Amino acid sequence: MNKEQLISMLRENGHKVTPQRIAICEEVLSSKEHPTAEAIFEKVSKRHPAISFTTVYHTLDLLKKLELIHEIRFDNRVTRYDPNTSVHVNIICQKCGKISDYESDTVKIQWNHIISELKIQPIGQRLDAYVICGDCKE
Amino acid sequence: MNKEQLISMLRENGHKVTPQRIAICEEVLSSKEHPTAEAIFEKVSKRHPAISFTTVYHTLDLLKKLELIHEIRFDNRVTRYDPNTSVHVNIICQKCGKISDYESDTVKIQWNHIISELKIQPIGQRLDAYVICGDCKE
DNA sequence: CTCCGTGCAAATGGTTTGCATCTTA
DNA sequence: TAAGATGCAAACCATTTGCACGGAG
Repeated sequence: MNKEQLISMLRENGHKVTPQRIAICEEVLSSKEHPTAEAIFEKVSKRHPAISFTTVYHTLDLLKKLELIHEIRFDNRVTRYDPNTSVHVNIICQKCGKISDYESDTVKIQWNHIISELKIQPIGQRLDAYVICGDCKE
Repeated sequence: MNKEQLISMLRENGHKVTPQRIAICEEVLSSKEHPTAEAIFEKVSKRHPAISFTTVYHTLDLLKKLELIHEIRFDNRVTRYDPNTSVHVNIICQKCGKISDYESDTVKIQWNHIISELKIQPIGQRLDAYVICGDCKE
């Protein structure tokens, strides 16, 4: 996505175009390093010395809503502890946050295909599928 | 792992056996729900009302060192942002937090098998594989 | 001119640390 | 009795929120 496409997308969705916003979007959208908010802040600061973390976080929220980026972290920043290695899919409702597990031979077999292609031996995994659950669809 | 094995393992590694420690270990080692520290605290509190979060965290650290549990979270509690919104596997080092993407037709095909069995149409997904990367193994 | 965006400052909340007291071995 | 464990309170720190000012449309 180039600068013009980005600006169009923002305008179409009713968002204003500011220099900070453009700088942050360009930085994160072109990155291949899964940057942290701090890394983005550092990079963008060079051209916009007065920029704030608040704006970085607000802009990242915007990009999430436009589905241009994914946030990589666990639910509410808490750590989880895993005593078993069984493979399952977490089916997570994006509205109410309810999580149900789905475990089956198919899941294990398909996941094994993937990791054998990857040529790695993971010490754990997490498979999430995001949905809107039946209750929330109404 | 039963209670006797747990106690032996603790003693062999020079750790003392206390009621709180046993209760926390039993709780997390028997759990199938990837519990948070808070969930463990709540459960253990019922039998040990005076227990503290500090002890829960200390005991979880101990179990990590004994490699009886894995900690599931990203890089030192920071959030990372990923502009790659297509189906891919995040390969995440549990020591240094480095993340690399793996994207291939196999990944897409196997994941499609899984979600067609699930009979859901997810609005998004996340596939993580946790590893210790080459640099950190040394 | 109006509304949205920006950014300072303060709040939030999961996790960690300092330290005094208590327990295990 | 000594080394280690516990738990209160305070610190830590990435992220979020309240709010007043400023710039885009």
